[in-house]
Amino acid sequence: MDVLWDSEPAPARGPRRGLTREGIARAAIALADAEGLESIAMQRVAAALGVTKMALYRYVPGKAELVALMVDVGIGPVPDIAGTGRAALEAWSRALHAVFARHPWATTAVVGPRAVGPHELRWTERALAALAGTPFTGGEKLDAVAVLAGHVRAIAQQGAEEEIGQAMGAVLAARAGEFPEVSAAFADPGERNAALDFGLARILDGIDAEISRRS
Amino acid sequence: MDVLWDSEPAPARGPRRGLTREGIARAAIALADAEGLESIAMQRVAAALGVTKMALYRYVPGKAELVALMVDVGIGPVPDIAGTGRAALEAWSRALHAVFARHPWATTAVVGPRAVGPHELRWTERALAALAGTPFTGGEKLDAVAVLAGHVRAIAQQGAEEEIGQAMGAVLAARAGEFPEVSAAFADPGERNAALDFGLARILDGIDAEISRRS
DNA sequence: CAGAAACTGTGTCCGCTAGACACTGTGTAA
DNA sequence: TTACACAGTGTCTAGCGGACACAGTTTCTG
Repeated sequence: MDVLWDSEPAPARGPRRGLTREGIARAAIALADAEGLESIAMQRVAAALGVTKMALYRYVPGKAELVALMVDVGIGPVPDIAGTGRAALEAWSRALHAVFARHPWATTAVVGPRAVGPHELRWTERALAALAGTPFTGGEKLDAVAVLAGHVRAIAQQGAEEEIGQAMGAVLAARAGEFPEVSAAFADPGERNAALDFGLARILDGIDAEISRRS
Repeated sequence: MDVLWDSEPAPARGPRRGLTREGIARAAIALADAEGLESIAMQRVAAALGVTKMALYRYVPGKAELVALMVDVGIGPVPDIAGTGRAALEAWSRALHAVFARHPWATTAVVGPRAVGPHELRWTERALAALAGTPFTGGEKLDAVAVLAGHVRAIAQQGAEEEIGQAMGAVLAARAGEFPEVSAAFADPGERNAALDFGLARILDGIDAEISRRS
């Protein structure tokens, strides 16, 4: 995935380049924000930029790399977060959630084998820095960040799918007897939109508990 | 997604049906186990069954429904787990991890808007039952299950991508100065393959902590 | 017992996709 | 001035999901 890390090449001879990688990524992001990830086709991205699709292949080796670029540009620079410890981890998680809320397609674009770009790696760097001073090994710190990021991603995604809860409601209504716990859980929602907070609090509690246990 | 919940229709008149939904799903699962989710094409699944692709449309409305069916058949019946509480939740999570280990493609097939099948709902039912007696609201129980399932999925997926850690190693080697925490974390892995255990322990710790806090 | 009706699996077709490749025109370096 | 390197275009292929008409098979009905 050189496209994520190498700087834009400037041609020594020949016509000037009319596009930039970032411009292409931003056009694709705008398209995905409006119509979802499945609407991303080289044809459509190129049309949005006023060129033919084959022109894009001068900037990006293929569609997979374009999506990887979209993810890294869409995630954007890591936000300013103060200090370390629980508060910093929570702020980091909420900032990540805001990114996913802005770009819902990203929740599905970050799954599967893929390359990590500079923005994303700086986010990771920042989260690991918030864990400095804890008694965790490097692997454990990475695991802790993965748990937080995974939770945020899962919640952001489920927020974009609230309607499937209703679809499941129809199934459940006819089979409440077979699924008593699920039916009861849906009938007793508690506070609305608290899924992010709840999971975040439990994970951070668990991290804190282990830190004090080891010291 | 009637295909997941309705029973197989038996034709009153006409030729006997040569296939079954489950047979189709199992053929597709075998293909995906061997070659990944992106190798699933109606053409290839049909070829594996010795029919033309259009024959499949007599059993399944389209590819999305076939994948949903693959997921539900692949997840399979919920395992026997004893009791409630932390031990039951941990056993449930490990059983789910075993499923994902058996069918790596499922980790990417369960993301995005999709329907939930009977097997999957019975897994959810079982996990919620393990949370019976806790002071959590129904919504919170669902959140807790989502956190556990999300973690298991994320870890199973990362296990299938161990090679990208090496690819990232090349990037990091050239930029260790820019990413000191990430470099340090990768240089100090700690126990191998402990990611599942670590996150699971932290989440379950966090759940326990909240239960005792409320009582 | 004949014929209609319903159904399965096939063949053909369409629009769309990612991408390979040859080509034209442009700008710079020799 | 000429040759080279590069940008963007047009054309082509293989493969995809899926609509639709059709032939063959089985069963119910007149």
